[in-house]
Amino acid sequence: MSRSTQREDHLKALYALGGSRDGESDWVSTSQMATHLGVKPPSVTAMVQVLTELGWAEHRPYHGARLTHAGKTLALSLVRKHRLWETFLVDRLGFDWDEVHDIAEQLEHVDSVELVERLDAFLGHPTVDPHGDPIPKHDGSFHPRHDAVLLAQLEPARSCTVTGVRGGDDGTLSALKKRGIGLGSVLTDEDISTLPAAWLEQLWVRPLTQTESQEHG
Amino acid sequence: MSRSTQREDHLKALYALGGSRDGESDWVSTSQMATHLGVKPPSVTAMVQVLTELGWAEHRPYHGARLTHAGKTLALSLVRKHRLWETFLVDRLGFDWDEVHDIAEQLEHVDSVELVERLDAFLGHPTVDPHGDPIPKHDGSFHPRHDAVLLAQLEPARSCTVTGVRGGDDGTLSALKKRGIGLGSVLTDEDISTLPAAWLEQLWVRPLTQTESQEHG
DNA sequence: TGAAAATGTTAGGTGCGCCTAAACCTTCTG
DNA sequence: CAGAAGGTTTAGGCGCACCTAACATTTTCA
Repeated sequence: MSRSTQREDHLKALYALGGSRDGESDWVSTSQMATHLGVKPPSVTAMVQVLTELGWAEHRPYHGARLTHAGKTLALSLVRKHRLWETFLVDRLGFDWDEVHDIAEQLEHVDSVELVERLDAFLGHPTVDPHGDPIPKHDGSFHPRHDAVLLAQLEPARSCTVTGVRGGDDGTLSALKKRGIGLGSVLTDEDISTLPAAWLEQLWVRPLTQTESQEHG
Repeated sequence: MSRSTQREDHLKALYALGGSRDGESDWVSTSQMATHLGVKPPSVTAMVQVLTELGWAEHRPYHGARLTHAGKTLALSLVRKHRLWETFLVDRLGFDWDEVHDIAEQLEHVDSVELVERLDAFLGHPTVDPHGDPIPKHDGSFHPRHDAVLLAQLEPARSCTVTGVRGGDDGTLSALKKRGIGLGSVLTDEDISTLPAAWLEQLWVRPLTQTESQEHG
């Protein structure tokens, strides 16, 4: 792998853990990042210092790190690549949505702007990836996730349809698949009561309208 | 990049320089490999020793190295990946044939057997890549380059059509493109006499039949 | 055929990302 | 409000792929 792969992974971790608020990212602790990346805290400290020198992160010793504006832009371009590749793997190569994360992880480090833009065009400029996550555009802007709420925030006794999965580690994804849940699946309030509690914070859903509910009654 | 990328690059160099004869590969000198890979000879010596320990190459100190059977199988799978990706980049993403080498170089190191096989199917099990080079099958066997000879070996005063480019560094490829030569281009004997001599050993061609020659008269 | 030229290998050192162990802050609690 | 607990950083090392410089072998040709 190119020398910059590690930098990119740390940048992505910072983005993933620091929240994607519209304003500034949250501070992220060294050990959070270490766990996320599967390395030990001292390695993260060292890498964060490199990112700081590059102007991509700021570091308050003993408190944490967060992305600068430049860092966030870069992280978004990585997220974009990752999600475009996942879309390719699922839509064109026929992989299941729980199989693609590791492969996309490798593909996203391929360095070629031209490649990303051509891939995007080839896929028809998709706006969401196979997990329902929005794909950042070239300039870093998002198609926001409209109407969607986390399942935990859904008002009681309301049916809904699944529009995305947060985080999306392969374990959760294959568990979802085993229960027949995918993008577009309809969940009644009875269905919902049988789900593991952890999923309430992981599933993005859109409440069904009255009409839609009756169709699936 | 994964830790094995360098190993893979050395393996490929050994394959590329050691000839692809059906029997055994030729011995390749350390400095040849070093030049090919853009590193210094001592680095190659060290890497060749690693490959030897892995059972992929044999090394006669001061004389050179060559692939074992196992090493050749592995090298072929890398060549397969490289050529499938080049095919994807040109046929599906619309790159020109002289732009794809570097990108394919990165893509070929992505580690997933499933990915290669699905890509192969997606592309319709192609037998040659955009440069006209044959794509090894999963088991390492080739679709041989039938009827083709190097331009240098073509009998005099014979027209021909271009079926492949040997080596295929981007310099030669873009020079070819500038002269309007690509796969399927027809060359008359007058055309041929104006070509740089170096190309005589690089272009694979198929002699035209009497009938075909008249069409292009 | 035997020395000079060319090529290959060994020795020793560098940068990078990772580790463990030890020193260091911050925070929590009695 | 001190001292213990917990997370963070610094110190010191390791493996890997690379380098240069020095040494060894093979090849070339007077």
